[in-house]
Amino acid sequence: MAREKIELKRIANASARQVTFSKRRKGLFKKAEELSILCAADVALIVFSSTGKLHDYSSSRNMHGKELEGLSLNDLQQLEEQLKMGLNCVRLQKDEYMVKEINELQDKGRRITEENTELHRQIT
Amino acid sequence: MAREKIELKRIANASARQVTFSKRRKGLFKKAEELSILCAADVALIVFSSTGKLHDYSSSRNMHGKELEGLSLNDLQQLEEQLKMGLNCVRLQKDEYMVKEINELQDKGRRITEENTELHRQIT
DNA sequence: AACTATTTATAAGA
DNA sequence: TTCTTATAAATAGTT
Repeated sequence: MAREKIELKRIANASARQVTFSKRRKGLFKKAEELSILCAADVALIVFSSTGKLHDYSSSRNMHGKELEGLSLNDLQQLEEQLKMGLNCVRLQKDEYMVKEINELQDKGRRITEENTELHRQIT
Repeated sequence: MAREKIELKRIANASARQVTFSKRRKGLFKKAEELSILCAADVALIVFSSTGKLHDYSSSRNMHGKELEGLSLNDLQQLEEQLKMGLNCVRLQKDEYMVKEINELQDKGRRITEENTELHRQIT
Protein backbone atom coordinates (compact mmCIF):
# COMPACT_ATOMS: atom_id res chain seq x y z
CA MET A 1 0.00 0.00 0.00
CA ALA A 2 2.62 2.45 -0.90
CA ARG A 3 5.28 3.16 -3.47
CA GLU A 4 4.39 -0.11 -5.08
CA LYS A 5 1.80 -2.79 -4.63
CA ILE A 6 3.33 -5.95 -3.24
CA GLU A 7 2.34 -9.54 -3.79
CA LEU A 8 0.66 -11.29 -0.88
CA LYS A 9 3.29 -13.91 -0.05
CA ARG A 10 6.12 -14.37 2.41
CA ILE A 11 8.71 -11.62 1.97
CA ALA A 12 11.87 -13.44 0.94
CA ASN A 13 14.46 -11.00 2.29
CA ALA A 14 14.76 -11.46 6.04
CA SER A 15 15.56 -7.88 6.99
CA ALA A 16 12.87 -6.46 4.72
CA ARG A 17 10.49 -8.94 6.33
CA GLN A 18 11.48 -7.77 9.81
CA VAL A 19 10.95 -4.10 8.87
CA THR A 20 7.54 -4.82 7.39
CA PHE A 21 6.67 -6.89 10.46
CA SER A 22 7.42 -3.98 12.79
CA LYS A 23 5.45 -1.50 10.72
CA ARG A 24 2.41 -3.70 10.13
CA ARG A 25 2.30 -5.07 13.66
CA LYS A 26 2.12 -1.51 14.96
CA GLY A 27 -0.63 -0.76 12.44
CA LEU A 28 -2.59 -3.88 13.36
CA PHE A 29 -2.46 -3.13 17.09
CA LYS A 30 -3.60 0.42 16.45
CA LYS A 31 -6.55 -0.83 14.39
CA ALA A 32 -7.41 -3.35 17.09
CA GLU A 33 -7.49 -0.65 19.73
CA GLU A 34 -9.55 1.69 17.54
CA LEU A 35 -12.10 -1.07 16.94
CA SER A 36 -12.39 -1.78 20.66
CA ILE A 37 -12.89 1.90 21.51
CA LEU A 38 -15.14 2.98 18.64
CA CYS A 39 -17.40 -0.06 18.79
CA ALA A 40 -17.25 -1.00 22.48
CA ALA A 41 -15.88 -4.39 21.45
CA ASP A 42 -13.43 -6.60 23.28
CA VAL A 43 -10.41 -7.50 21.25
CA ALA A 44 -7.58 -9.90 22.01
CA LEU A 45 -4.66 -10.10 19.64
CA ILE A 46 -1.62 -12.37 19.88
CA VAL A 47 1.21 -12.17 17.39
CA PHE A 48 4.29 -14.38 17.23
CA SER A 49 7.04 -13.11 14.95
CA SER A 50 8.82 -15.72 12.82
CA THR A 51 11.67 -15.50 15.36
CA GLY A 52 9.25 -16.57 18.10
CA LYS A 53 8.83 -13.29 19.90
CA LEU A 54 5.41 -12.70 21.48
CA HIS A 55 3.43 -9.48 21.12
CA ASP A 56 -0.04 -9.25 22.52
CA TYR A 57 -2.86 -6.82 22.98
CA SER A 58 -6.04 -7.16 24.96
CA SER A 59 -8.70 -4.50 25.23
CA SER A 60 -9.59 -5.76 28.69
CA ARG A 61 -8.06 -8.13 31.21
CA ASN A 62 -11.29 -9.94 31.92
CA MET A 63 -12.03 -10.44 28.28
CA HIS A 64 -13.54 -13.85 28.83
CA GLY A 65 -16.19 -12.94 31.36
CA LYS A 66 -19.56 -11.41 30.61
CA GLU A 67 -18.65 -11.12 26.92
CA LEU A 68 -19.17 -14.85 26.45
CA GLU A 69 -22.88 -14.57 27.01
CA GLY A 70 -24.74 -15.11 23.79
CA LEU A 71 -22.24 -17.51 22.22
CA SER A 72 -23.47 -20.69 20.66
CA LEU A 73 -22.47 -24.04 22.13
CA ASN A 74 -20.35 -24.65 19.03
CA ASP A 75 -18.48 -21.39 19.48
CA LEU A 76 -17.82 -22.27 23.10
CA GLN A 77 -16.57 -25.76 22.35
CA GLN A 78 -14.27 -24.50 19.61
CA LEU A 79 -12.93 -21.81 21.89
CA GLU A 80 -12.40 -24.31 24.70
CA GLU A 81 -10.45 -26.63 22.38
CA GLN A 82 -8.23 -23.78 21.22
CA LEU A 83 -7.58 -22.64 24.77
CA LYS A 84 -6.81 -26.18 25.94
CA MET A 85 -4.35 -26.77 23.14
CA GLY A 86 -2.71 -23.44 23.78
CA LEU A 87 -2.51 -24.10 27.50
CA ASN A 88 -0.94 -27.54 27.04
CA CYS A 89 1.73 -26.22 24.72
CA VAL A 90 2.51 -23.30 26.99
CA ARG A 91 2.83 -25.66 29.96
CA LEU A 92 5.13 -28.02 28.08
CA GLN A 93 7.26 -25.11 26.96
CA LYS A 94 7.36 -23.66 30.47
CA ASP A 95 8.35 -27.03 31.97
CA GLU A 96 11.11 -27.41 29.43
CA TYR A 97 12.32 -23.91 30.20
CA MET A 98 12.30 -24.55 33.95
CA VAL A 99 14.07 -27.90 33.66
CA LYS A 100 16.76 -26.19 31.60
CA GLU A 101 17.03 -23.38 34.14
CA ILE A 102 17.30 -25.88 37.03
CA ASN A 103 20.03 -27.87 35.26
CA GLU A 104 22.00 -24.72 34.62
CA LEU A 105 21.67 -23.64 38.24
CA GLN A 106 22.79 -27.09 39.43
CA ASP A 107 25.85 -26.90 37.15
CA LYS A 108 26.66 -23.45 38.40
CA GLY A 109 26.26 -24.65 41.99
CA ARG A 110 28.64 -27.55 41.45
CA ARG A 111 31.26 -25.29 39.90
CA ILE A 112 31.08 -22.81 42.75
CA THR A 113 31.28 -25.57 45.35
CA GLU A 114 34.38 -26.96 43.66
CA GLU A 115 35.90 -23.47 43.56
CA ASN A 116 35.10 -23.07 47.25
CA THR A 117 36.74 -26.35 48.17
CA GLU A 118 39.85 -25.29 46.25
CA LEU A 119 39.91 -21.88 48.02
CA HIS A 120 39.62 -23.55 51.44
CA ARG A 121 42.52 -25.83 50.53
CA GLN A 122 44.66 -22.81 49.60
CA ILE A 123 43.88 -21.01 52.87
CA THR A 124 44.68 -23.96 55.17
CA MET B 1 -10.46 7.61 7.76
CA ALA B 2 -12.75 8.85 5.15
CA ARG B 3 -15.17 11.57 4.33
CA GLU B 4 -14.43 13.02 7.70
CA LYS B 5 -12.02 12.32 10.49
CA ILE B 6 -13.81 10.88 13.50
CA GLU B 7 -12.99 11.21 17.16
CA LEU B 8 -11.56 8.14 18.86
CA LYS B 9 -14.37 7.36 21.30
CA ARG B 10 -17.35 5.03 21.53
CA ILE B 11 -19.77 5.74 18.67
CA ALA B 12 -22.97 6.90 20.39
CA ASN B 13 -25.50 5.83 17.74
CA ALA B 14 -26.04 2.09 17.98
CA SER B 15 -26.70 1.36 14.33
CA ALA B 16 -23.80 3.51 13.16
CA ARG B 17 -21.65 1.64 15.68
CA GLN B 18 -22.78 -1.69 14.25
CA VAL B 19 -21.99 -0.59 10.69
CA THR B 20 -18.54 0.62 11.68
CA PHE B 21 -17.97 -2.60 13.62
CA SER B 22 -18.68 -4.72 10.55
CA LYS B 23 -16.45 -2.66 8.30
CA ARG B 24 -13.53 -2.34 10.68
CA ARG B 25 -13.69 -5.95 11.84
CA LYS B 26 -13.37 -7.04 8.24
CA GLY B 27 -10.44 -4.66 7.76
CA LEU B 28 -8.72 -5.85 10.93
CA PHE B 29 -9.00 -9.52 9.96
CA LYS B 30 -7.63 -8.76 6.53
CA LYS B 31 -4.65 -6.93 8.03
CA ALA B 32 -4.07 -9.82 10.44
CA GLU B 33 -3.98 -12.32 7.60
CA GLU B 34 -1.68 -10.12 5.52
CA LEU B 35 0.74 -9.80 8.43
CA SER B 36 0.80 -13.55 8.95
CA ILE B 37 1.47 -14.25 5.29
CA LEU B 38 3.92 -11.47 4.47
CA CYS B 39 5.99 -11.88 7.62
CA ALA B 40 5.60 -15.60 8.35
CA ALA B 41 4.08 -14.66 11.70
CA ASP B 42 1.42 -16.46 13.67
CA VAL B 43 -1.55 -14.34 14.51
CA ALA B 44 -4.54 -15.06 16.70
CA LEU B 45 -7.34 -12.55 16.89
CA ILE B 46 -10.50 -12.75 18.97
CA VAL B 47 -13.19 -10.09 18.79
CA PHE B 48 -16.36 -9.88 20.83
CA SER B 49 -18.91 -7.38 19.56
CA SER B 50 -20.71 -5.31 22.18
CA THR B 51 -23.68 -7.64 21.67
CA GLY B 52 -21.48 -10.59 22.68
CA LYS B 53 -20.97 -12.24 19.33
CA LEU B 54 -17.62 -13.95 18.82
CA HIS B 55 -15.44 -13.52 15.76
CA ASP B 56 -12.04 -15.12 15.63
CA TYR B 57 -9.13 -15.62 13.32
CA SER B 58 -6.07 -17.78 13.71
CA SER B 59 -3.29 -17.98 11.16
CA SER B 60 -2.65 -21.59 12.13
CA ARG B 61 -4.32 -24.22 14.25
CA ASN B 62 -1.15 -25.18 16.07
CA MET B 63 -0.34 -21.61 16.89
CA HIS B 64 1.12 -22.44 20.25
CA GLY B 65 3.73 -24.99 19.22
CA LYS B 66 7.21 -24.22 17.98
CA GLU B 67 6.46 -20.52 18.00
CA LEU B 68 6.73 -20.44 21.78
CA GLU B 69 10.44 -21.14 21.67
CA GLY B 70 12.38 -18.08 22.65
CA LEU B 71 9.81 -16.70 25.07
CA SER B 72 10.92 -15.65 28.51
CA LEU B 73 9.61 -17.47 31.58
CA ASN B 74 7.65 -14.33 32.45
CA ASP B 75 5.99 -14.27 29.04
CA LEU B 76 5.06 -17.93 29.40
CA GLN B 77 3.64 -17.54 32.89
CA GLN B 78 1.57 -14.53 31.85
CA LEU B 79 0.30 -16.39 28.81
CA GLU B 80 -0.53 -19.45 30.93
CA GLU B 81 -2.51 -17.31 33.38
CA GLN B 82 -4.49 -15.69 30.56
CA LEU B 83 -5.24 -19.04 28.96
CA LYS B 84 -6.28 -20.58 32.28
CA MET B 85 -8.64 -17.71 33.08
CA GLY B 86 -10.08 -17.87 29.60
CA LEU B 87 -10.56 -21.62 29.80
CA ASN B 88 -12.28 -21.46 33.18
CA CYS B 89 -14.72 -18.83 32.01
CA VAL B 90 -15.48 -20.70 28.81
CA ARG B 91 -16.09 -23.90 30.77
CA LEU B 92 -18.42 -22.20 33.25
CA GLN B 93 -20.30 -20.59 30.40
CA LYS B 94 -20.51 -23.88 28.51
CA ASP B 95 -21.77 -25.73 31.58
CA GLU B 96 -24.40 -23.08 32.18
CA TYR B 97 -25.43 -23.28 28.55
CA MET B 98 -25.72 -27.07 28.65
CA VAL B 99 -27.67 -27.11 31.91
CA LYS B 100 -30.11 -24.62 30.40
CA GLU B 101 -30.39 -26.70 27.22
CA ILE B 102 -31.02 -29.88 29.24
CA ASN B 103 -33.72 -28.20 31.32
CA GLU B 104 -35.45 -26.93 28.20
CA LEU B 105 -35.34 -30.37 26.60
CA GLN B 106 -36.77 -31.96 29.77
CA ASP B 107 -39.59 -29.40 29.80
CA LYS B 108 -40.33 -30.06 26.16
CA GLY B 109 -40.27 -33.83 26.81
CA ARG B 110 -42.79 -33.50 29.63
CA ARG B 111 -45.14 -31.37 27.55
CA ILE B 112 -45.08 -33.83 24.66
CA THR B 113 -45.64 -36.80 26.97
CA GLU B 114 -48.66 -35.08 28.48
CA GLU B 115 -49.97 -34.27 25.00
CA ASN B 116 -49.47 -37.91 24.03
CA THR B 117 -51.35 -39.17 27.07
CA GLU B 118 -54.23 -36.82 26.22
CA LEU B 119 -54.28 -38.03 22.58
CA HIS B 120 -54.38 -41.66 23.70
CA ARG B 121 -57.29 -40.85 25.99
CA GLN B 122 -59.20 -39.23 23.09
CA ILE B 123 -58.63 -42.27 20.84
CA THR B 124 -59.82 -44.89 23.33
C1' DA C 1 14.15 6.55 11.82
C1' DA C 2 12.08 9.90 8.42
C1' DC C 3 10.10 10.82 4.13
C1' DT C 4 6.63 10.52 0.40
C1' DA C 5 4.32 8.51 -3.54
C1' DT C 6 0.86 5.26 -3.68
C1' DT C 7 -2.23 1.99 -2.14
C1' DT C 8 -5.70 0.82 1.05
C1' DA C 9 -9.28 1.60 4.48
C1' DT C 10 -13.25 3.77 5.57
C1' DA C 11 -17.14 7.67 6.98
C1' DA C 12 -20.78 9.46 5.09
C1' DG C 13 -24.08 9.51 1.60
C1' DA C 14 -26.99 7.19 -1.97
C1' DT D 1 -27.78 -3.70 3.57
C1' DT D 2 -24.74 -2.92 -0.32
C1' DC D 3 -22.39 0.45 -3.38
C1' DT D 4 -20.00 4.69 -4.16
C1' DT D 5 -16.62 8.11 -3.43
C1' DA D 6 -14.07 11.69 -1.17
C1' DT D 7 -10.83 11.73 2.21
C1' DA D 8 -7.97 9.85 5.99
C1' DA D 9 -4.62 6.47 7.13
C1' DA D 10 -1.22 2.92 6.25
C1' DT D 11 2.75 1.59 4.17
C1' DA D 12 6.75 0.04 0.37
C1' DG D 13 10.54 1.72 -1.16
C1' DT D 14 13.83 5.40 -0.62
C1' DT D 15 17.11 8.35 1.88
